[in-house]
Amino acid sequence: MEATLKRSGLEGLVKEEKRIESNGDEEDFREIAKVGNATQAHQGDNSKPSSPNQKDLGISKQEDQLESAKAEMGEVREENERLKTILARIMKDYQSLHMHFFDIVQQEEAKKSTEAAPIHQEIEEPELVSLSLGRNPSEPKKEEKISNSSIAEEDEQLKEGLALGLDCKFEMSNPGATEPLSNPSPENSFEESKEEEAGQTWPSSKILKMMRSGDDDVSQQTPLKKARVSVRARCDTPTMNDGCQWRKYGQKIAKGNPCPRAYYRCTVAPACPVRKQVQRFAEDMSILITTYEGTHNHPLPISATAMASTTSAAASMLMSGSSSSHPGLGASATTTTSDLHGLNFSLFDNSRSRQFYLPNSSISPSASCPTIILDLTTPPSSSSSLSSHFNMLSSNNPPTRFSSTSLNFSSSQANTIPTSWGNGYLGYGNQSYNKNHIGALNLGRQPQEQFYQPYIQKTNPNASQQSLTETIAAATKAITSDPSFRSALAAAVTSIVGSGGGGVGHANQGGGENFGQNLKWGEPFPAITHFPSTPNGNGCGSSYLNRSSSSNPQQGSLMFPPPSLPFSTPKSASASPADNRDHIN
DNA sequence: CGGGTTTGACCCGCGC
DNA sequence: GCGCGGGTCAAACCCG
Repeated sequence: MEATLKRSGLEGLVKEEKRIESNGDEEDFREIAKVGNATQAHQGDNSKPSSPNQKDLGISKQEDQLESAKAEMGEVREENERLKTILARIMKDYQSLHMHFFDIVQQEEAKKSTEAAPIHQEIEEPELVSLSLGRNPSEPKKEEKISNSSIAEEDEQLKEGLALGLDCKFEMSNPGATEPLSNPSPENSFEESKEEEAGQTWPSSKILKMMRSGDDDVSQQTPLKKARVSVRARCDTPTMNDGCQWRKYGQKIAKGNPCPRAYYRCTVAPACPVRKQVQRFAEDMSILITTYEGTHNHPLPISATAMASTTSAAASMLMSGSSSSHPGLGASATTTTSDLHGLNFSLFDNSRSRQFYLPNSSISPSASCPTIILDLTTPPSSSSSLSSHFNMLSSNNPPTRFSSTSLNFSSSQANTIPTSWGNGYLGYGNQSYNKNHIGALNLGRQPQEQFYQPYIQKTNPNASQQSLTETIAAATKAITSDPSFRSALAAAVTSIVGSGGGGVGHANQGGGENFGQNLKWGEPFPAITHFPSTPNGNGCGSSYLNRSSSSNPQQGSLMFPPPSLPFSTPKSASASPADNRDHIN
């Protein structure tokens, strides 16, 4: 009887300890203490019944039992104490490892930025790779050797819930990405241009197909995780010009939307796996929904980098979250809001909501693909202030296998953007971006708006369009370049995905070879490759590319205002190789 | 004539 | 197993 009670108390304690090992939650620690006390309370109760009747019922027998019970209780008590001690030690270890982990991450960041700083040209400098969105497969291995060995152990322990690593597992759909050594990870990179210069030929689509279907276990482990980024924007023209060249390869009437969905393939490089789908929003035909899938495996036109960076950043966020998401987690919606550098960044965990941000599934990302939605339209209610809001809305759409995430870049300006991604946006990849750090993190801060708007409005009749791209660019940089933002973002993502967070930090640290596409959150998107711009007359921003070359005086005047943005971050100011390159070009 | 678009057919995954 | 729907293919067509 008493033994049973004690045993159950112990079992409970052990269970609690396991929970603590996984969560590191102090609350649980208290619970364990309670359990221990309860056990002791039981012990106290058990000692009571010995009094009244013992004379009549054979005292010696009773006393024997009493003694044995007391002895047992003493053992249990000792056991409890020991477990408590262990528990305390685990907690302590957890804390120290936690600290250690961040130290290491920060050191890596610092190292990266110092490595990146001296780079001036498109010389073949492997270290650059680390700064591209997708990282060079070879480079992460170096890091892994450094960080893995030191972190692997703690990662094991921190698997659950820590997940605050700044590295982000980036599992885009690029088939080549499944082959770690051959694919330098694509989005925007200059590493790509280097490789191209070096004469590397991109794998043909057939080879890629074979690679996709054939080899690696890695891709089989995550067979369905094709991150997609869906961008909504008001656009009168058939497609948004995002700077890339696309070829239409199909069109289909999708269910639930009278508007046909068009399928495009990137034609900048023959084997580029990137596709996009374009469809009008059923409920508001003026809204164009463009869904990007995959990552470019070739240098991007300057004008395309803004969009690519943004979508990549968004996708990486999504993947970082979804890769570690826990199916049944999040009993209630949670909101995490950060005001980082003035950027209003909110994370909503709508894991319970059924239909979120995919109304009518007007452009329905396939159920198996995690999709992030960048909403550049303005909800009626939020257009009142100057400040832009950059909201990341994350939800686990029950019908979809993966979470769907929405980035809401809605702003008063975005509201009016009718057309273009790129009108006058030459500066992003060229000079303005570098010099002025347009991707200011103060996306939601009024000073920035005040700073930009007058200029933009003076120089560009389509100021609002420009602000859209700025919004995107700013969001991108916000996502990718600011350490504190990253941390908060990681924390927020972690809060969303809960205990399944091994994916963010751990997956990358340990699995850099997985796809060769791991993303360093902290690294600015280099993305700026001076690929010969081919005017893409079609779509919303027909002059996007032309302007980027500054060939047009008027367009040239569209350059963003001279330096001295008060809100540029040191990191973005110096660490980006793209910046350096652009200074030269 | 070359490159892009259109469009019907086909393939494949998924749900019933 | 079957039907449905999304996605892709490829021949025909269009356009500069």
